[in-house]
Amino acid sequence: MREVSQPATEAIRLVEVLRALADPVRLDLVQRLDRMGEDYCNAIGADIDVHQTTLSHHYRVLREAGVTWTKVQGRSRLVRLRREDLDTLFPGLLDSVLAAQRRTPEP
Amino acid sequence: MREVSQPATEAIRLVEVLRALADPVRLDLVQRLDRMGEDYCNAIGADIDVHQTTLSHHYRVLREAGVTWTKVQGRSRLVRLRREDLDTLFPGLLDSVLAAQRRTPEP
DNA sequence: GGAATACATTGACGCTTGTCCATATATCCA
DNA sequence: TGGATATATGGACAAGCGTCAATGTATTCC
Repeated sequence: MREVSQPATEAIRLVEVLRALADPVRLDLVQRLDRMGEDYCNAIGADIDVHQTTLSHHYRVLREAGVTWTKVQGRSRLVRLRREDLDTLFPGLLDSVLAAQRRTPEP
Repeated sequence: MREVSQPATEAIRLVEVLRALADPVRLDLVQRLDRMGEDYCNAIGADIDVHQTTLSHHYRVLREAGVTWTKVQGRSRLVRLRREDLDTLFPGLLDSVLAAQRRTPEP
């Protein structure tokens, strides 16, 4: 697969973004992406205790909801948060979620 | 049923709140609750096109996630957003969600 | 007391989700 | 070319969700 399907900015829906964020593993991934900036799937989810294919599934959910942007780079995928798009469409949402999660870490 | 089960402030989890918000009907209800303040279930969801029992289910999800507070008043339920709790635990989250939804209304 | 009101609960349904396993695809490297 | 690397896809499964219909429960009013 050479191209990855990710929604245009105008096609990003609030409900889908919330649904994408409403999962502990994906919330964790988003937190890591925020801290690490653009990075490879492999590096980001290295020590998360789920199967590789499950992580791949979660990456897809985040991407298709418009939370992340994925660029194919050789045999890897560079993933980053769509900060600009999200901040434009839903100002303060991502920041408040990230801050909230930092303040109340999951067990 | 005389008492309604709703989580203590410390028991409110971000993931559960996000999950509760990640549904168009519930997002609509939250928006209405924000505009109308405390009100009866009946008044809030009057013109939403779902069955009464379905609305009741959505009210439960919101309540159990800690998004709303319900007080039994006679044969009615007074429902309101747990603004103070949510703003303390997750500053800016509710406001950004409400603002985002106002800016990008669902069809 | 009995009817009406305002919700909640239960059960059923079709659909979606998170997870894993096995396998596939694409790229890089020796 | 052929193996190793990085990630995706498809299938399977149990669990959960949103919805409705029927019924239950608690309260108010006549």
